[in-house]
Amino acid sequence: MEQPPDLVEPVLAWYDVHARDLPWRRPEASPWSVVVSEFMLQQTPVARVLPVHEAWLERWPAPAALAAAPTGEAVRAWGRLGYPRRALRLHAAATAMVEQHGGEVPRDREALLALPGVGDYTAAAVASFAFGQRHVVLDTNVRRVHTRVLGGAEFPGPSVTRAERDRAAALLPADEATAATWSVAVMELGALVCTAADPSCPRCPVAEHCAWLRAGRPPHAGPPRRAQAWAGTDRQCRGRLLGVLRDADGPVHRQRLEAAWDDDVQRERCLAALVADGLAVATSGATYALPG
DNA sequence: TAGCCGTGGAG
DNA sequence: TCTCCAAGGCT
Repeated sequence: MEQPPDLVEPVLAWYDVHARDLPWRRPEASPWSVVVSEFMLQQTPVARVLPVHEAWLERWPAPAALAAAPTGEAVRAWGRLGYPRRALRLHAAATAMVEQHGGEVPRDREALLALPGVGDYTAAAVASFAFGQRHVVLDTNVRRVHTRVLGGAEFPGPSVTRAERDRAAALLPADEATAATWSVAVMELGALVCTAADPSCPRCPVAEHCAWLRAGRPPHAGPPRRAQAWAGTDRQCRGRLLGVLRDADGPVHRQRLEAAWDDDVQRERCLAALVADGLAVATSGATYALPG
């Protein structure tokens, strides 16, 4: 498979002009700053991550600082970013960096992959964006751009396929630093131009090469992507309960939690799950709190 | 692997 | 109002 020579240059040129000035992208940003940003950005929009990321870096400027803090403080400082287990995983990752990597963010992709909360995407992203390495970085933005420009379809399938990964690898520039910039540039293109709901093809630097646009932007043909139920789910219940603990200074009485959710069975199930997950602890027979 | 895990802004 | 979904990971 040969590299189509016309994609890299236009995308890099576009990125040079339109890239957002994000804290974790600045030259002085530490690898730790990149790690914190990648955890927070997992399924959470940039706009909501920005203030929390800044607060975290101020409070915990290095892995050792976070590792020394109680996990409950990490959960509290996570605020309303969602998926609070990410805060626990980031704390655990910081601990692993202290215990196994001298307090530094490991540079090796395999070592990154071994950290809690770091999967294939995050390992490649940190290795690329913090250390300038050459890796296939496949997130939802990149997958969407590749699917449209090269695949001619509106949306990628539910999971990454081997063919998709091979295609991404074939597109990756040979030079290490160029590859790293290419990866972040394609992500940015997906985030700002080739968006899911409202792509603005007139502003796209590779519109003339886009198979999907050329085909008349045909709508998604595959199985409908199942909408995630929300009202009345355990997720909503857990969020409600954890919100009570997060917004309290100290332990809260059961009554406060009971007032937050009507269904007794579901509330008790979720409370037990939060404790099992390490997001909450029973501080007495009748009180709960974030873990100390 | 499919289901689960939060939250709130945008259209 | 309601649906969609935003730089995933884990089991």
